[in-house]
Amino acid sequence: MALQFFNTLANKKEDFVPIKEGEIRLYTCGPTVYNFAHIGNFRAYMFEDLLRRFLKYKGLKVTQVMNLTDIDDKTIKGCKAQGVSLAEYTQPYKDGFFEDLDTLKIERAEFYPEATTHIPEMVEIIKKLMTNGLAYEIKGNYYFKIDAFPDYGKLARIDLAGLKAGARVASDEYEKESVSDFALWKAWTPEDGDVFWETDLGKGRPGWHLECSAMSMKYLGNHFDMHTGGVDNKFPHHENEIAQSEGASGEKFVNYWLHCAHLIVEGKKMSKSLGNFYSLREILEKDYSPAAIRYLLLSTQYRMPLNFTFDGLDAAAKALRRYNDFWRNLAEFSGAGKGGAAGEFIDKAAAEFEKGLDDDLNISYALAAVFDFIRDINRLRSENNLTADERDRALQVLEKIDTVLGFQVQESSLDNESEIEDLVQRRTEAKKSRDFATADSIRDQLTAMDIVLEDTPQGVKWRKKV
RNA sequence: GGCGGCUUAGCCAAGUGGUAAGGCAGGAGUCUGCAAAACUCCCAUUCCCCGGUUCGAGUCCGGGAGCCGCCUCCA
Repeated sequence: MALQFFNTLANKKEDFVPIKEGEIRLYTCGPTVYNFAHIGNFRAYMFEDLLRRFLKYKGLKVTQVMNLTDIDDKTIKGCKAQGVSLAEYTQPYKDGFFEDLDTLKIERAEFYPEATTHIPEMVEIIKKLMTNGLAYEIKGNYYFKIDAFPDYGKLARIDLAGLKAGARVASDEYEKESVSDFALWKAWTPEDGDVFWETDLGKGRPGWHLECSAMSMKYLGNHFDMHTGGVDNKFPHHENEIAQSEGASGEKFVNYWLHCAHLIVEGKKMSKSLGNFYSLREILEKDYSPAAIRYLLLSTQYRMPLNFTFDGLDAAAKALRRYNDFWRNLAEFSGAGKGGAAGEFIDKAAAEFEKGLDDDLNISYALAAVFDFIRDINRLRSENNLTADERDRALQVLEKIDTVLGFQVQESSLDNESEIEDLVQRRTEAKKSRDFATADSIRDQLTAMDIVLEDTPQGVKWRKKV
């Protein structure tokens, strides 16, 4: 089956055809660095990670851009409150964002442009819009003239007439020609303090939406393949981006728009007042593993609302353990028996995994294929019907699948390894002399150290509890 | 109020009009000194509710309920 995505622009699933064969240019909306990102944000970044990894799995060369919004109302407010410069205020959150990406094993994009270092590019777009009759200036503020852009509303399917009829018109709106027009550039006001740029447009700062147009076109060209973000960005943010970009360049902006649904927590909307608003850091402090968080955020198809629960995290950790135990047990299996049955399961796993993700990243289907594979191969292993060659082929498929999932948990080396080895050895000796009381007490001791033992035909194995 | 999305077992979650994937939890076995891991079997006559279309509906249509999102500076 061909790779398909649900394109918001078309409002249906479409075959994915890249502009340039074998390559994809992708823009993913990034964080506003006024705080540490919360798990709802990471739902979106995780979806984009799955997208990126699967596109690479399919053999496409990916060029991904993710913006860092380091100038907006929230960052200005934040730096003023702390009495520091804008750059000083945002830097810890930029650093924190990249730390969090690493924690969740989210692959790095090719470019992370910052809004504050792309002001000239934004100014250029406004100048072009002025030239094209799509923007106007009032008292140093520049606005996009929506009436002059007939395509406005094509992404979000917004009926402008209806909007205007029902629009809440604030008292200060007299300044704009139309209430629907949005700001491209905001003239400096005293509230902005020392946050401003002196440009050909005057002294001020860019509006909400402009950075994404400027930075995407700079790194990906006027017309590129795909743009993603949360559903909340569909309107007005992405709609405005289209208007600005196409209005300035005269070319189609983006072919495929993908929007991921929101995350809810314990069945409720995540909000500070409900006390269920979590940053990634807060969840890690509760001793949940990054891998479990990754699994949970990844395991629901991106267009479905995701219910993030702590029970779900526990279940995710167990599913992940099964996945990793399978991998380790298979790698350690010496290969035995007739063989011959595994090939079918291996081929099926690879095909079904890809089939699921080809269908608009249906991760649930893909994961079902993976767990079917685990059970099928485990059965052959327990029946001694798996040759060394078949084992190696199964491992290869698993490795390929894990380039997309990123579920493999690397066992970190322990500093008390020799102590553990010593205890394991003493237990083995106690077992040999059938002194099970001693053997069991040593096992209890190891359990208390978070070490799990497995007695196998190949001898005793131990591992750190995940 | 307008527009859009969602509602499937105890929990999470797939599902192309043809008879309910997968994970977690739970129950019974096999293996084991006992465990652990693994394997086998069981675990939704039923898919929010009410109508309709159809030989056949979780899937299509109409109505209703609940939850979630968006509705343009600013709040």
